[in-house]
Amino acid sequence: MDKEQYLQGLVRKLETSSPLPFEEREQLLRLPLTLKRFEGGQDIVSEGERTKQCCLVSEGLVCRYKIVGDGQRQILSLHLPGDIPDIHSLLVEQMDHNLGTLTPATVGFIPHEAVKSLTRSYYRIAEAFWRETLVEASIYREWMVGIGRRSAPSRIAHLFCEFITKMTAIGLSDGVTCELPLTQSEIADALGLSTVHMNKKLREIRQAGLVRVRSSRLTILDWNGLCELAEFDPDYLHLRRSSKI
Amino acid sequence: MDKEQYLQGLVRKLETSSPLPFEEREQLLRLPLTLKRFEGGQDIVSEGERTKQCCLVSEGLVCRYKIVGDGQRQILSLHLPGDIPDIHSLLVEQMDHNLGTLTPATVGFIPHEAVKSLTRSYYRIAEAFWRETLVEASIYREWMVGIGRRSAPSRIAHLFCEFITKMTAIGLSDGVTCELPLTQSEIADALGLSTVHMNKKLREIRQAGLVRVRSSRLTILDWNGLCELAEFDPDYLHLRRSSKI
DNA sequence: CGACATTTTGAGTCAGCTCAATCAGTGTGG
DNA sequence: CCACACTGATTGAGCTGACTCAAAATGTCG
Repeated sequence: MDKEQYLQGLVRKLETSSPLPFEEREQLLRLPLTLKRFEGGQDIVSEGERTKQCCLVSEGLVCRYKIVGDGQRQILSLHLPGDIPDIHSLLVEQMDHNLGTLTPATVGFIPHEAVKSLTRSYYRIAEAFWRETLVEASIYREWMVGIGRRSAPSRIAHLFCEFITKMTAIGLSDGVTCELPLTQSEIADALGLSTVHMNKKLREIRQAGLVRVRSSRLTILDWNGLCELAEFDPDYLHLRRSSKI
Repeated sequence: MDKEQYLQGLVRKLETSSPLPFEEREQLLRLPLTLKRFEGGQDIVSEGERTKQCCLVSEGLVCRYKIVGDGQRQILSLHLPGDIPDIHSLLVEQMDHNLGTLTPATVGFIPHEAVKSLTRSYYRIAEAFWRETLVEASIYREWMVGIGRRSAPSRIAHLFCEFITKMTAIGLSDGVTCELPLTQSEIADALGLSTVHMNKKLREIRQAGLVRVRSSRLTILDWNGLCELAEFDPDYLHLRRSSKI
């Protein structure tokens, strides 16, 4: 409904590094946005597609994923409101992965020309979008380290730390508790684990008194302990200093 | 020595998607470049640093990596001549990982202002650099899928497929054989495996007649078999069509 | 109250790990 | 030319973290 509000989320994100001039912010807020509602578990864009628009997550939780030959899924990233997870489609012809919803979600579609016209007219806007994609790459690197070199409990803790930090940064958490609308299967697919193993290790983390996870809600009981287990250092998220918990 | 030749490699890469106008290409070829020679196994830039220049790999093999708490290393990407692996330092203040050489290497340093001045003056150059970082992100995603969801033999095969494809794209391989100046330890660190297991599975791949690996040289004996084992589909590299093997 | 998705638990298996040698290649100094 | 040192590759012997399969328990929601 309130398109400008959704674009505000985008602008806030783009201004993480430095504020934009009034005119450029206004131009962004005036981007054409076609809202569409999705169920949970639906694909927004599929591997192989060539799109002419990009999508702004407005409400809900969205993820990238790939399916390998034997049917296993790897979730590659999570996207919260304010993200444009397929901004890369501006410059790279073809989707090499899928983009889907994890919860019911509202997604706003913005034509490529509209964005391209802004990035070509205002280098600050181009740099802000570019920077966002660089931060995303930085998150990929951190996930790769986790999947490649950390134990299951450490990975789980790391996901919790990252998730609540990002939720806090966009005002959807107080830093202690937040919605966590992910099934254990989905978390496992993001961490490169099996669901069963994920469940067992999560129980240990719970029993160690680090977090409470109940009916789609995550509550941090021992932030320091969780960070230590996760080896979590939020630098890789490249947030504004004040956004850290 | 031949700075312009090194910059040619960069230009060729930037023109993967579409050729640049004469003037813009000339500007790129005139970028100031300070060459520096490194031994193998040296750090070029370290985690936490804030740099005022970015580095163009000119000769040799360079990698990104992180070290986790217990001392294990995860190699995050490999960079061949023509790459600017820390172009992100233009827009993201702080290095969140290390950049180091795997072989003796020549690296050219370019001041940030010089690059920024070009990207701000010519949107095509900005988009070409941006696109390169997007392709890199795409490679991260593919590696993440491998580490998270593929077996050790499949991951090893995938690395071979990717490496020779990239070497071929820059003219350092005929598509059948190329230098592979990586120790088994280093390959293991890139794939999230232990050195010992890597060695054993590599032997199986060799014995299956898929590749020959001897004294820093990789030779493909059965490209189709290797691709099948790896589930390798070069789309994620977003190369020019003609560059594919 | 069902019907369905999700979580939890147990049991057994296995891919990948660690530890510990050994072997091979390369370079160095005498 | 040989002894020695060093790095990297290879092999064997357990060990274990994570996996699969199967079933039961618990939520969730129309």
